[in-house]
Amino acid sequence: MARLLLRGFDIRKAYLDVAAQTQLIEALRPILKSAPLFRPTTPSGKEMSVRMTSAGAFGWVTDKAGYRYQAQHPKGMEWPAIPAPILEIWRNLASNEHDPDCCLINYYGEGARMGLHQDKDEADFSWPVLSVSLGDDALFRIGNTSRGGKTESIWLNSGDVVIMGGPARLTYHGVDRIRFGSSKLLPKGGRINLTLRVAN
DNA sequence: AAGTTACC
DNA sequence: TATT
Repeated sequence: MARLLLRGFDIRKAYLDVAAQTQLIEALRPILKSAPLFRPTTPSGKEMSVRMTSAGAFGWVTDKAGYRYQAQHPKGMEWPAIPAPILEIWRNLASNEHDPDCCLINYYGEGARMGLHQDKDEADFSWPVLSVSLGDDALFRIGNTSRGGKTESIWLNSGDVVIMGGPARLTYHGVDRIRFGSSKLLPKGGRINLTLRVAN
């Protein structure tokens, strides 16, 4: 598997071909129908520009009460199961022993961004976070395990799989910009980012 | 504080 | 690893 060295952190990277990307989009269609995208509000009361939903036993949510994983969509229903082709990516690239219990689905429309943050709402940081990029190019930024200091940016393209484990697991990271319309994978444009995690 | 802005 |  390819390796990226960013800010001194060793990050694994793989690529899904266009047929695999298309299969994932097809698998996501019923998920998005039964668990619609919503726009979360942070505890500080600000709306995020990214829209999101989840699949799996747990989904990540935020609202005025805080950040957490919970078993229900904000509208009250259970999250749909993680589709088999998505689980297969985890089993092939992250672990064949322990499946993820959360697939966070983030949709970046035109102008959507995500500020630098750590993924730290999970119970056990020894499992990696696996990210799949689908659709438009995204300028991904990574910093350090604490705020401040230099950062480094790379463009992520459709089909890219990035696995952040080990020392990279708790690095600050975010998305500064989407090159809206740069990919034809999603007819209406934008980027879907899947993040697979062991949340609980 | 997964908001903003942006490496200074 | 947290009533941030």
